[in-house]
Amino acid sequence: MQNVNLDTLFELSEFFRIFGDTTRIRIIQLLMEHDVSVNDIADMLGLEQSVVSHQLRILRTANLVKPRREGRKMFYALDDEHIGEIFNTGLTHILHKKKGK
Amino acid sequence: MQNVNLDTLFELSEFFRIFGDTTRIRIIQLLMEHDVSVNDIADMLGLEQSVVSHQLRILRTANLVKPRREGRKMFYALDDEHIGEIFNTGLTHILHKKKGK
DNA sequence: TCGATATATGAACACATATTCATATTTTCA
DNA sequence: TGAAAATATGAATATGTGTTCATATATCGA
Repeated sequence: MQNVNLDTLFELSEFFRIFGDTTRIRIIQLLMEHDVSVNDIADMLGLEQSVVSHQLRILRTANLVKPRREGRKMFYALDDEHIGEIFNTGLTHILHKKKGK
Repeated sequence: MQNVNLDTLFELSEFFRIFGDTTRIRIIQLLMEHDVSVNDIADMLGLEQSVVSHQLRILRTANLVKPRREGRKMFYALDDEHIGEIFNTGLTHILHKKKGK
């Protein structure tokens, strides 16, 4: 097994916590396709711009997404391939469970 | 991409939320090795029995663990291999990030 | 520079949730 | 059956967190 101390387990739970919100997981799924600007995220998900900005800050702080300025727009993208990979691993589990019923 | 509607995304976030707590992730890690009884979990993690029972209920309700009675002891085990897989995928990400610093 | 557009931020509020403490429930064994 | 051991549960409390609303900041074009 890999080296896991209490500190690492805490970070791990913090990391998973970020995925544990509907708004954030919807944003993550959207960004799996391609970069999207803040207002476009809000429009596509039917959310207020403020909600999106607040959640993007949480995602940014956790290094799950990274911003890129283009004129007065801000485009957000997933930070690395791991994010989508974890999303898909979880999704596979969910769909597998659903099938089982 | 796989079929994902709003409902599935909600379930997915709920699923990840379970991993998003230090106590629960510690229990999960413990159960990755082998089944453990409630009091043993409490002892090994230095937690109160009540805390462990409460969190086990959450894990049980979310189908992440399953109980097995043996005498007056209850042994808990991970529900399927996916749980450990997701744990490891997340852990790999964390350790990778740490290395990068 | 001024107005418009795009995004970020702060405070307030409502709600969810983890822990604690006390106690109930279940099972075993004498 | 009654006591002890193992686990579960409920209420209370404190803390965390997502959304809302208002407003600040930043950038571009006229």
